[in-house]
Amino acid sequence: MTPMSKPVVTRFAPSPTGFLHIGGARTALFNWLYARGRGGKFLLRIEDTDRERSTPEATAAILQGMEWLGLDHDGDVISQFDGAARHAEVANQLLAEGKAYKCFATQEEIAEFREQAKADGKSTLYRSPWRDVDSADHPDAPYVVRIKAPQSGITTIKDQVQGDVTIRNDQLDDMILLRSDGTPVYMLAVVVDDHDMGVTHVIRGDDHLNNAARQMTIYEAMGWDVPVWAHIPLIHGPNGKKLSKRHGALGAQEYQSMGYPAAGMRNYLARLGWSHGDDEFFTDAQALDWFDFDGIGKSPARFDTKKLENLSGQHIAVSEDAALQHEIQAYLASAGQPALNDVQSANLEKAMYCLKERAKKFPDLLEKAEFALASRPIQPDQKAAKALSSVFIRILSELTPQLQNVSWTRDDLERLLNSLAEAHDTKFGKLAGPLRAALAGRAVTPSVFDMMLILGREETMARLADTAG
RNA sequence: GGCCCGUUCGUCUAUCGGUUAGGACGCCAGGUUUUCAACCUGGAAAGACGAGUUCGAUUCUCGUACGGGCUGCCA
Repeated sequence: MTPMSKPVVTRFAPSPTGFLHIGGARTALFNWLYARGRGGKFLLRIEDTDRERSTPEATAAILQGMEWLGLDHDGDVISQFDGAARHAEVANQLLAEGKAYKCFATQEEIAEFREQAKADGKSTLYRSPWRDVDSADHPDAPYVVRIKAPQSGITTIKDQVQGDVTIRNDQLDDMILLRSDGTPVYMLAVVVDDHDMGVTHVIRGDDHLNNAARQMTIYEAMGWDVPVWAHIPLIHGPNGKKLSKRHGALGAQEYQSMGYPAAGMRNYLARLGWSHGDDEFFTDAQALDWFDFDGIGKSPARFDTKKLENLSGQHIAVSEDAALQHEIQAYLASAGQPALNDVQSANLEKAMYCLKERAKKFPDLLEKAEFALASRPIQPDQKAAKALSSVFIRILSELTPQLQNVSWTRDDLERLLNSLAEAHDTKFGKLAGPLRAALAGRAVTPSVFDMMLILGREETMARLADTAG
């Protein structure tokens, strides 16, 4: 790429037949990173030419997933189906120029041929007998339009990830451009749309690698510039198999419902199949700056929840409190849980500093935030109740009046608790459990001093009094 | 079946002919500790296999095995 080359335009082109799964999300992310990192455009096109399987619900789910991940696109969402007339126009132009032809073979004939070829152990590549038939000899019957693919020579896909991939042209079939009902097929539509949209770099799953060779015949027939190809390896499930719904592939949004922050998800997804030296944890700005084709690996990667959690926790720790608040509310909504009310939000905000560094996901954070979210009287859960034996309750009730006059600082509170422990010939560590239980009703919380500081003198004393009965 | 692609610790990866094959997550042991998380120290853990090229291969070539993809009037 020279500085003079035209601006980068990438696109993400999912078909709306289901949710945005993790592999698609990563493809979208790579396209987004490549374009945005270079001041280019990132477009979104919905490949809805298959009317049978495309649904508006799926489109909505994809859009929502993109939004959650923060992958904003330029311009309107483009519907591939809307361009059907233009696609047909191109096919007809090719037909007029003799670069495509009408094929009258029926689907039954072709199916029969394939079955036979398979039985004979021969290539199932279909060669239409109509390729060179004069139009005067055409029957009055339904037909499909096929492109005249080259039958000799080679086609080389100069791929930025896979390197040069060469395919013998005699392996290429005369693919269908227009169905017998006149509607365009995907293979034609992608090429026309990518050209018309000015897409300069096609970054997509390597399941399209072979298709690229076939699509190149259309580019050549039309005399169009071929885009830069980058076919990235697919993501596999934990079992090493292709990601599928059956193998637990989840929609991007389910990760939101599980409480992962979008920034952590982006970091993890970017790191899956792409690397920049030994960098593991990075910001969007860094990813944007670093992302390039030479860092993309050639082999498929497996999804690893543990690593996602680790990265997720690191991102939560460095996030701004206000941003975390917003994301947590969105998480609750996506998980179908009640939103935090104003009081809870305010308390959460006060407690955020000591919560965000010890949570991997939002549910962990909220669990530890329970002391700030709950209101009196605190109901201890089973584990907390166990810590509240009568002997400790007695010590706590002894503590309560002493809290009245102590200065409400961490140092003084620590001093007070330590001397109280000493007076009972024990260590502060022994007191922490019951105190925690009384203040939070939970066994897992931030430091008891942080809780006391956040709760304040009055509330702390009230909760201890409640516990002492 | 045909064609295409891939193969480094359990997982994600670094290495662009010469390294005790590095890092991260996870795991194990120990430490710290106020629960959880975090943190500190240490540890186990990898070049699929077989040839070839080379003074020297994880790295280049070929073959085998295994995995994946495509082979639709799906995208």
